[in-house]
Amino acid sequence: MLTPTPVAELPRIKHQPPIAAPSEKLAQRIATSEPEAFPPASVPMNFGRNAEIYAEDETAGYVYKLVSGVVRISKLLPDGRRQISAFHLPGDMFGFEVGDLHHASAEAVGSVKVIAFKWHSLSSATASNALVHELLNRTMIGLRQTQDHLLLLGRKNELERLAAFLLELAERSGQDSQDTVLDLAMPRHDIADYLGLTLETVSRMFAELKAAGTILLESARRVHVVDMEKLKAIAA
Amino acid sequence: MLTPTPVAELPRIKHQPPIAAPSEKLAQRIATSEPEAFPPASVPMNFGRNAEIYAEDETAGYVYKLVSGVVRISKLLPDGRRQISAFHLPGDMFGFEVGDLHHASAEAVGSVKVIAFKWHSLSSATASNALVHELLNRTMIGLRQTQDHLLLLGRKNELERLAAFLLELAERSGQDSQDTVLDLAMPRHDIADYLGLTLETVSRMFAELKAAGTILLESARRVHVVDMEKLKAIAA
DNA sequence: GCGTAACAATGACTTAGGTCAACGTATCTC
DNA sequence: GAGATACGTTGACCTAAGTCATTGTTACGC
Repeated sequence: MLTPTPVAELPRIKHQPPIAAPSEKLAQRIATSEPEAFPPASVPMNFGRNAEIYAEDETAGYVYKLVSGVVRISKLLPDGRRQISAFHLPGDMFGFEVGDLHHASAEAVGSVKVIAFKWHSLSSATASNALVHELLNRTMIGLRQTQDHLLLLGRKNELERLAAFLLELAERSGQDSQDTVLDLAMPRHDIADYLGLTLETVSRMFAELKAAGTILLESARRVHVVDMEKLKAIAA
Repeated sequence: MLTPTPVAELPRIKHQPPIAAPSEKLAQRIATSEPEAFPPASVPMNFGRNAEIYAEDETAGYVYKLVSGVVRISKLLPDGRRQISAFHLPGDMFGFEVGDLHHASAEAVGSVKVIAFKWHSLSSATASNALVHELLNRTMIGLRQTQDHLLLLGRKNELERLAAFLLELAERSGQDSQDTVLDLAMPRHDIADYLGLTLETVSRMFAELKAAGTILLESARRVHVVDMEKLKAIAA
């Protein structure tokens, strides 16, 4: 296993704009780390808050397995409107594409550790049968989640959206029972761009869930789910 | 190759409710057609307008290749709100799932011909390497399209949505050049449920595109794209 | 060819959610 | 510990899109 690349963990940039793009790119990092001595080349890497892991339309050459932290996948419209299509949690894999370009960008929400695997696309017979099976499975799960999210964006109202989001986090973190405490890794703005809302609306819906006795806000980032059944009922 | 099952092409039901569900199911149809004499069992089937090909939460045992017609994939909320996640055109495959249940329903928009393939899930080593590659590729393409659709539903306005929809149809039907004529297989209500709008809003946006000289409505279902560049510009 | 039913267009009005703005709070740097 | 900066909350107001209602259009079955 290689040493973590020093480039990452960004030089202590504290207050980067929401959508950062310093863009010292992956290819360079890997190039400087070691020659092609590893067939299923794997390189551990670190990223600081808001650091870009890859950009939309950038050449895709690696798949990533998330070790720790949270990663957001997003697309931008020319005028800056942003849609986050997924938040990835530890254990998730991301970054494989059907063509040779990334069609969305990936950024670290907070501090992130990943392992990058070299990826000769699907065309090459690189991939073992087992690996392809694994990827197919993960891709199908991702597709199902994304389709569920379409229903949320197309047909659910503001309150249902936030409830569904909290429920999703609870389920993915393993505990969707009473008295679950959720630590939100992301700011309101990211939640809004995931749910197709504005950050003000997200804030108001947090207040509404709190007022209804469904959740308790121990702090802005720490949510205590007091009534999981009610949350599920709201999420529709 | 087997004879088309007679059950389908529904008994001339003309004015079925939008979301039909007569529900004489696939399993029966296949069971009556022939024993398990074919390893990659393939069965041609026909469906009439609004006929259900499979339902949400139904056991998934087949993948379908669309021969002719248009198929809509959709999910419903308990109160009836509906989101269409995709329209499938001839050549598309659909119906493969990660678990053993369909997580969305598939219905024929108009008359539809498909070929159904028996599908022992991924778990069994049934699948040849080539088939799995093929499925992975198609699934990844589907995921990318679905992520693009998230951006549309989460961040685009009514006019941009309709423009993007027409553009998508134009591109998928091969001609995204000037003077393309599109034959819409689906009613306004389906377009609305695909775009996260109401049918009235869809109708108004058609009128707006017409008034702007971007399209011509030869009839409600026949759209002549007069200014493809303008359409692309609007679609954002 | 007439009647019926699905589909579509359009106007009047309402509202969910966005915009704009002010204020509050936590955290980091020096 | 003062200032700066990001993050969050809340209120007043506005508008994009939905709702409700009416009327027009098309196509099929008898």
